[in-house]
Amino acid sequence: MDRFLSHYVHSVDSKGRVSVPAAYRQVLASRGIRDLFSMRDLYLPVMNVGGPELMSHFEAKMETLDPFSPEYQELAILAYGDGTYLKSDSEGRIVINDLIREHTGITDRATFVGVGKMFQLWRPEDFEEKIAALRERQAKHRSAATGSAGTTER
Amino acid sequence: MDRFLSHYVHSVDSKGRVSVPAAYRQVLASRGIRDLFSMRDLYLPVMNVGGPELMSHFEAKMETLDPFSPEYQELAILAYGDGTYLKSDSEGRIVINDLIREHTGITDRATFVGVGKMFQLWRPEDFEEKIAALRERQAKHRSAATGSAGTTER
DNA sequence: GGGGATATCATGGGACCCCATGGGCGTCAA
DNA sequence: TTGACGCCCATGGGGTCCCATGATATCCCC
Repeated sequence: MDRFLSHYVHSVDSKGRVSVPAAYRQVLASRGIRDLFSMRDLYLPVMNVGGPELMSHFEAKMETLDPFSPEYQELAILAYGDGTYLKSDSEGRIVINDLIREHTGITDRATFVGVGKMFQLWRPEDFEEKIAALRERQAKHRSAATGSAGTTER
Repeated sequence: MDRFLSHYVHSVDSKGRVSVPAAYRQVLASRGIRDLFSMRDLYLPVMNVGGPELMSHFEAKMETLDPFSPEYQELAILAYGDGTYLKSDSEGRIVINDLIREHTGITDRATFVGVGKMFQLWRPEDFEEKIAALRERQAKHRSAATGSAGTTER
């Protein structure tokens, strides 16, 4: 169990602090991640959070691109110019700074969403909406593929 | 005997705990599953429960995609972000959390339904209804085919 | 084969620990 | 000085562990 799974809604206090879910802290420990690194998502009003290897993830992608292409520039800005370290306090809390607040719209509650090697920070309402939309689309895809509706399958 | 079979109705206590049927616990042991993971069914108000391989369906599809594409990200959210861990206590009980309660409508009793490689959690009334509907449909099919009336049973 | 001893299982309750959350205080820099 | 930030302590509730109980199934010995 070394992957970020499941999701949690935690509240942001008046100082902007949020507890990182205990389950995630265990994953961080088992992966030897001490410094959290976060960057804005390319498509969604969401922060991607993980260890410093998040950057190498981007670097690997960048190596496949022309250094003078717009995509490369974009990625470079996102990876280097936009990322921030998130120091966690002695209780394992991080602070929702202005950049996160602005990009995600998070105010007094934040949803932590595990996506395997990293996790994300969502505005709770946005996440619920997204999940509902994704589930609906998946259901349509699958019933379209099998021709069967909601009967017992598998 | 490494498949989940049959169904059991167990009661949920005031703390939200339910005993996982002993037969299922044996299957879990023989499959080497320690951490239970549950996902909402796409069509029914039912939880699908199994080991981490529940996600393999999504992971297989993800491997064919560019990790930077929106499609990949959406699948990751569905596979990892939706659903929850079910920690089981020392007696082999799991806790019906709010997400399960909300999706299934389970209150004080839960039906465990074996479906081979995983099992499901149903609201007992829903399951009985489902079974009745299936049996009725079968009976119709049969009488239509053979011309004989009445429900054929063992 | 019958009946008592024993093991397994579902379920309940109590105690305790951890976690999420809030508040206070000192430090450092603008 | 003031606000941002790091560190400490406090607290309540939820979750986990341990023990208990009754019911049922299994086994064993006479």
